[in-house]
Amino acid sequence: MTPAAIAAAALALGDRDGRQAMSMRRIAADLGCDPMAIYRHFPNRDALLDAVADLALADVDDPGPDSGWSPRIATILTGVRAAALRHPGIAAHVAARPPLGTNGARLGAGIYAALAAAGLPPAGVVFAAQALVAYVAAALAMAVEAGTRDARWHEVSRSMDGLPGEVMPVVGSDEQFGYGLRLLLNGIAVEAAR
Amino acid sequence: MTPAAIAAAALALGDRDGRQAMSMRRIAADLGCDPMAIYRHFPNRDALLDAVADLALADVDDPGPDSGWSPRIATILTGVRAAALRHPGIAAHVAARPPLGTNGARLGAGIYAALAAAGLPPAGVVFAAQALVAYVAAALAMAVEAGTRDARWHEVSRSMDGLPGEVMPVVGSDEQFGYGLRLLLNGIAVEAAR
DNA sequence: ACCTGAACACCGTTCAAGT
DNA sequence: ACCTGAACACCGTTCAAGT
Repeated sequence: MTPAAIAAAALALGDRDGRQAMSMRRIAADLGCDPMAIYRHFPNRDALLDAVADLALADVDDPGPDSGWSPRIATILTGVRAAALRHPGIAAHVAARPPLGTNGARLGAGIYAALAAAGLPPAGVVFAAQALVAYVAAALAMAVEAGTRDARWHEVSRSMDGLPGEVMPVVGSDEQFGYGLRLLLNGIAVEAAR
Repeated sequence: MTPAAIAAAALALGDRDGRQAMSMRRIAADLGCDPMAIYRHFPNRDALLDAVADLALADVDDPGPDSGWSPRIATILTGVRAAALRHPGIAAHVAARPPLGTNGARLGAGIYAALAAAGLPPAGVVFAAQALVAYVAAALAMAVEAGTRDARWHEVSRSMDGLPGEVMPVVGSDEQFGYGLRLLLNGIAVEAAR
């Protein structure tokens, strides 16, 4: 029983039974051990979920510098969102707490490098990276709760006199995600050109 | 005992005792009533917190169309963030579930109008508005948990060979928020000009 | 019919008691 | 010294029992 084995079992459990299965008690029951046994390998629940989240990002690819800074960022962040959504047990945690373990740091390094390649100064790299991560986190949270939130947004749209009319806002959709990401990448290009 | 009175009392309680005071049991204790009494006015906890969140946005101002679309959006969203941070009990809920009550709809209408004035087509207005709301939500969540997350980000920065070096990323700061908002507004301007 | 509060089905984590 | 599981201090919500 190692930290990695616990995290892998928890990830599989979450894939099977969803996010409400990710309690210390249910993970322990799945492992066939006492809940307290987990605390010998992780200081608390958040630390365990951080490890599970980082595991979920293992197969996200960084295309590297050859693909150009903007497609590189788009590929990484689209990959993070897709990977999180492939693992329903941990997606909400990825959204609430961007993983900064081994894989998170690897992908973060790719984003930093791409932003530097775009021409941003060091402070801009840090700010832009955090803005990108913030946006992905929120878009992911919306995708996780999609359906629930649709109705509320729909009402707001309807309350706007005349404006979008028949436009159906699909909160958390792939299209919605891509649009916002493009806005940020456009904005970064403007910032870098100054 | 009306829904509005319950929401106002809960907001005041949260201002005083923080977010962990926002449980049905503690709100009821503060009101001097049985926890179940609240359920006669709200179907569940989320509905109550939605009402509290909307109350917290009551004094956020929409400068209206005369100020130009970009400053108008910046003023509204900066105001939403500031208002949420002024109410520590409910800020996390605003971040997790953008309020779409009376005040949320009023401010949402301002954003929609501003985006239409910028020249976006109806579908673009809806997408851009959701991207803006997503960004504010995530930036707000980071501000709420500021301090906790700083250390992790700092480590990531340090792990990037050579890059930012002495740049200290302050997660959730006003400056960080403003930078990301500017990226989005820049991106919207690019999109509208197409 | 209305309303209360006991009870249900959980939590994360502490800590004392056992080995 | 190590490890377990009972216990603590909570949750949101249901529901039966009282008025």
